[in-house]
Amino acid sequence: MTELDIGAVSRQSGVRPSTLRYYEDKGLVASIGRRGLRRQYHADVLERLALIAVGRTAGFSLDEIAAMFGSDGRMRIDRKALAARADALDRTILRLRALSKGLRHAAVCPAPSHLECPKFRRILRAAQQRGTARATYKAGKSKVPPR
Amino acid sequence: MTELDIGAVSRQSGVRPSTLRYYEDKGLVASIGRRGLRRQYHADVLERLALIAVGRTAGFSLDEIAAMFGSDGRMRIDRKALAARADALDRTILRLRALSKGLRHAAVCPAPSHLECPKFRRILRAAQQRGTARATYKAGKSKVPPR
DNA sequence: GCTTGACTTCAAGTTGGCTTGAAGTGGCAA
DNA sequence: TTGCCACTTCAAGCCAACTTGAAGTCAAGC
Repeated sequence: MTELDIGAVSRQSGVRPSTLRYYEDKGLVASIGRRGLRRQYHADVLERLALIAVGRTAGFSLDEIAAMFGSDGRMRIDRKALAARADALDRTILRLRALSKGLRHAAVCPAPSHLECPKFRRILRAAQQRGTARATYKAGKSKVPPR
Repeated sequence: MTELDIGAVSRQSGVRPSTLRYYEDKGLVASIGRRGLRRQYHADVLERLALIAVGRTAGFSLDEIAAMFGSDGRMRIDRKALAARADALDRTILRLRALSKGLRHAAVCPAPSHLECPKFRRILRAAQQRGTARATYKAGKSKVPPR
């Protein structure tokens, strides 16, 4: 079975070595040994990293993701939690769509101030609805995540 | 014109006093005076807070939002930036939809491990596509926003 | 006049997810 | 066998967006 050096895993996955070590500390991935000091990984790790990335996109924290991998290393997913997360995702999507519409309108609206535009105000209110989800970006320097 | 005490603003907006002070430090909102030590606000501040909340949902950082308010206090929005953000939002939405589908499928899929399900793997790849946007939640303890 | 309670300031702490820096190690090519 | 360079460990640092804690202030009600 193909055994990968940490450097190879990093190059193939786009995940930095420091991140790989961090994930190992957290129990998200496991190395299968060392060659000298260097961690060696089973090729499966690439798939797991992809899974982790997707989980993060879905809004799961690293701890939550770690909890999804059983002690046997296979996924042991709480189907209810998945459905709940999908529901949350759908709510987020609705809000983001309203927001996207609002931004697009604001970009072309001739009103002197956006607050004076009734359409913008309506969209603003719609986007406001409870459900404190947030979309965040790595774009540029702005982090976000926020709690 | 109605003048609001910081406590009133906090209650009506759901934004904590500490956050209001923080926003004032950052130049996002302005108080119009004090009664004793207490900040007093123009009723307009509620609208501005709503705007800030929406901007955050759209993925703007506080600094970026601050830059959108001209020195006159009115919005001075970069229409190009708005359109770009709407585009980014739309891309995020597409990914989140793929993800939502994937989660829902995983929640009912009978395959012993999700990685063995071709449908799940396909969705996983779709959700993977570049564009490092993230959806984050305040749900429970998990913060996120992160960088 | 005294208490109360909601505010005030300022510095420091929190959170999650990493990255960075210093100092060390070891496989491999020359 | 010497050097290189990519790795190693460990502790500390970073980021945004707030929150918390300590110590102080003040308007209003009793």
